[in-house]
Amino acid sequence: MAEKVTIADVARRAGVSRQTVSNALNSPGVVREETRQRVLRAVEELGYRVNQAARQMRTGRSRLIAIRIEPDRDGINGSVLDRFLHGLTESAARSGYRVLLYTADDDRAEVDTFEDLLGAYEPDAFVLTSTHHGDLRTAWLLDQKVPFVTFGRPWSSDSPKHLWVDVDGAAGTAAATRHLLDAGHRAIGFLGWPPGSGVGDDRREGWARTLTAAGVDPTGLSRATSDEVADGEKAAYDLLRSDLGVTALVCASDSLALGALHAARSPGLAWQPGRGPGGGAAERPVAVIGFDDTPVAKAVGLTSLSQPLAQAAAHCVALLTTLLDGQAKPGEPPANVLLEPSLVVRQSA
Amino acid sequence: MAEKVTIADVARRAGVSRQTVSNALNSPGVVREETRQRVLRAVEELGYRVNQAARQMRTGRSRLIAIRIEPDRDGINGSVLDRFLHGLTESAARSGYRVLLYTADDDRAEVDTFEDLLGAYEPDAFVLTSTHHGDLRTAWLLDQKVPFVTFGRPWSSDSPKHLWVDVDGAAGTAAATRHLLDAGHRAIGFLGWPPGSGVGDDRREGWARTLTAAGVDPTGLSRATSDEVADGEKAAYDLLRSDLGVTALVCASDSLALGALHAARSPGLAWQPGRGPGGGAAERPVAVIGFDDTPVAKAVGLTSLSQPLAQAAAHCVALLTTLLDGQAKPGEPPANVLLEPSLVVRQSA
DNA sequence: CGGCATGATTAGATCGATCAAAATAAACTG
DNA sequence: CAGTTTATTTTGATCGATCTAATCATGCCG
Repeated sequence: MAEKVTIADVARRAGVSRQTVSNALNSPGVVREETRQRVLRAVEELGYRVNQAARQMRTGRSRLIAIRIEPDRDGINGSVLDRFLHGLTESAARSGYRVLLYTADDDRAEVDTFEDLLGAYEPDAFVLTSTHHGDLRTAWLLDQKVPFVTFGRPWSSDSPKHLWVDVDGAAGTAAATRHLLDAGHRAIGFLGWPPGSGVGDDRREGWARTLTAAGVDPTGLSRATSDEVADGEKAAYDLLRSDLGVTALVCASDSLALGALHAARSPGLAWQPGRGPGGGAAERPVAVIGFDDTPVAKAVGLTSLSQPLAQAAAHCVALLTTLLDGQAKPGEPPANVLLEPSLVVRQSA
Repeated sequence: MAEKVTIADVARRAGVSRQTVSNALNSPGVVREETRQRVLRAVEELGYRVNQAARQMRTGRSRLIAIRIEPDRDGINGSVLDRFLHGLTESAARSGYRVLLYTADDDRAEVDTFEDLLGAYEPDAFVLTSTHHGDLRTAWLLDQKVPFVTFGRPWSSDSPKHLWVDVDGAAGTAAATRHLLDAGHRAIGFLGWPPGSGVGDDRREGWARTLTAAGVDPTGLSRATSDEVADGEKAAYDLLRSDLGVTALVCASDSLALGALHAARSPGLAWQPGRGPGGGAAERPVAVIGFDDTPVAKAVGLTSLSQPLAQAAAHCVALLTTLLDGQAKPGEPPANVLLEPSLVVRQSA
């Protein structure tokens, strides 16, 4: 291990007291400029780094941000969290924070972990993902007055007030739908999840809104299913063989979109003569757009909506630091952030 | 925040001294059984949790394991690290450790981060991934006597000795090749990376060895390219249209395999009459096997080799804990671990 | 029953930083 | 120039745990 350099070593070298070293580093305004320089030089020469544990004992601040790493369920959307995590780690480091990981199988287990962590490592804040209706976690954290941000809006109107950063799913599906309308499609279907999930409802809403605005009635053009490739394929097949003349699909996830692609390629559906936009236009495969721009989308040439994850992570850190370091004025709370996804156009649409 | 419970509170409650509480928890053998019970009851009642920062100050141990989270380059293989990370977090928690993340753009930056972290948070150990020839990091850590394990073997024969856990890539490609041989294929090609990368050479070797053992000369049946889908497609196309009658491909990654699948489906190559195994057998698509069993493989039905990542992570933690907690005997160092990947058979082969 | 290992518990110091308050130096005021 | 005010630096205590060494019980033996 490297030899330890303490604040006392620096003090000795600079010919001042420990406290002056501390002040030079933490409250530069209070020390004379010349001594500050002298201290900084000593710090440099000795390679001094403040010991977090010791600082934490006195200040109660660990400069740690904790976040849960989920077992990537279906695997496809797991990469979203992964990319977010990377962005979070980078942004946090820039603000002098480190990211601590934990796992938990459900809300209750996660709250237990909160207690564990707060008792042992005392992270300064938590970042929550996958927020949902009636989230136990946010309520608990608010109750305990533990700082946190969620990546994802609080979906219920009655859900507790807290900081959040999110990506505007509706804006995304709206953009996707417009893209398809511009390409001449009219009967544009939607493949999503059963009502009740905030994220899913939001994404469906963007599609419906845009279609309606374009004079197309979305009724009957939507299907809901669980987030599995196979289920997406079934639902897409069902929608495509209906007599609504669906020529394009906007999907709530890349998993569903991949299923849709499979369905669209199944015999008797893709390349249907006379079904392309514009009536008797040339044969054309069913257009499909996914959501999240996962590696799978890139791999199979699926057009998809990309979330600005690094940006979202940076905003999370920014909100937390104003909450932790800066003094958030009571009258003027930090603003929540809603980011827009961007459409990555590939072969599928 | 929750009210803080210190060891003094527990001591008061149990009617003993602080030190006895500490002993009851850390050196149970030294305390009378009855008092131990009394202390444990007090701990339970008050919800006491040892403060890591305070403990760390005295013992110098943080119970933190640091690992770098990489920006998933091509996206496809990023999920491997993600799954490993999840396993690591779970295993570490079981042993009373937490995982701390950091990022770094290259070896040199990573070594700088080592210094930063060791000075500030004092992680007890590091887990390194993506080890490579002439790795600066392992040399530095060994020199500083900082405990660490690598997920990945030290590839050079002259590389420094340290703990590692790895997955036997050669065994994997050998199994894949056998699987293809059993299915009747003879001219089985290999798609990999340019020589020089330990991992890539290892995977190629397993294929070549197995083919040779089956009496097939692997000469000319191999192509090397960078790990991109498009490059894989080009290389596969090149190999397939040669006059060697290649009917199956083993690939060093899912990215390459995906490219191979595309190539195999390109007109004039797939379903080539008379080219199937057994000479004039029925038409058959080119078989493809990938490596890593990424979400993409699952999504497109690609047969692939799955690494036991959770297991690998667990072994990493096990090695570290014997190194840190247990007393690794000088004469009998902890054994490195080589795990076998398993073949996940899907439609592609 | 004194002398002494052995067992169980406790008091005091310590890790490295920061806080609070005191001490010292410099500057200002009438 | 004494009397303060202001700027700068220093001393001592403290955060919560563990280490070291000392204290207090017990049990055993000759």
